[in-house]
Amino acid sequence: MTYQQTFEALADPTRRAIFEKLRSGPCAVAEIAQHQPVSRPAVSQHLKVLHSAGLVDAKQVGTRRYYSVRREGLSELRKWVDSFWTDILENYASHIRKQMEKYNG
Amino acid sequence: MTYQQTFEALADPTRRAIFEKLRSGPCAVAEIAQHQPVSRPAVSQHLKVLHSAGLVDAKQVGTRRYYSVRREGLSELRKWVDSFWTDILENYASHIRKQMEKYNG
DNA sequence: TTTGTTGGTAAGTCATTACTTACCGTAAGT
DNA sequence: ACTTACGGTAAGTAATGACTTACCAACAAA
Repeated sequence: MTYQQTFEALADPTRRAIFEKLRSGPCAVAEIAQHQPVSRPAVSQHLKVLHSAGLVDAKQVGTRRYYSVRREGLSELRKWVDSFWTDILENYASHIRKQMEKYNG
Repeated sequence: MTYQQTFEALADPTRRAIFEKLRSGPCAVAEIAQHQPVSRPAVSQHLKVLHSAGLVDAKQVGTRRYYSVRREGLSELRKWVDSFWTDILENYASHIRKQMEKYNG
């Protein structure tokens, strides 16, 4: 459940499509696979990757497994991007400041 | 400059390390390479990927090329994560609502 | 003009990975 | 008990990609 796993998980187009599908709510494997151009086992493998990255959770109901987005996983990614964003704004500001000093004394 | 390219770019650990290095400000290629366990050409290749993903910009000064984080690129990623996050919270809220209705009438 | 520094590109190699089919376990319906 | 639906795992393959060394172009200093 590191940033590494998060980005690797979301880097694959099929996997991100699956993740996007779960955006609208929990879904069983067979139904997810219906909307994808790959076989069901491939979808299972992708879900495994998403799961070990902490991005999805599964709930067994009968023979079905309902996968859903795991909020904590998404939150981690959000934190990384936000802290990066803050840093960049900060550094950009200080860069401008230096430029100003250069010309104003 | 699609989400695809963004995630692919950030999925590689070396490439993300380079990107993180640029978090603190612009930097020339040779200096970036010094802090990485790979060769300078490898760093060049990574920078090319980051650039075509719209995540970094370059500014030539003499023989040196100073790379820096491109705010718009980061902003795009931030938008994606935020919209996803909003959707998930929304879905979670409506799920709770349904649970309530189930028990309260 | 030559020499050194910086950095992008080319070509080749090795490892990773996304996919397939085949298979098996488990739960539900008849 | 038998059959059908669901879904995870195994094994093999083909493609992608991250790395290396060798090379070349551009600018700077001597």
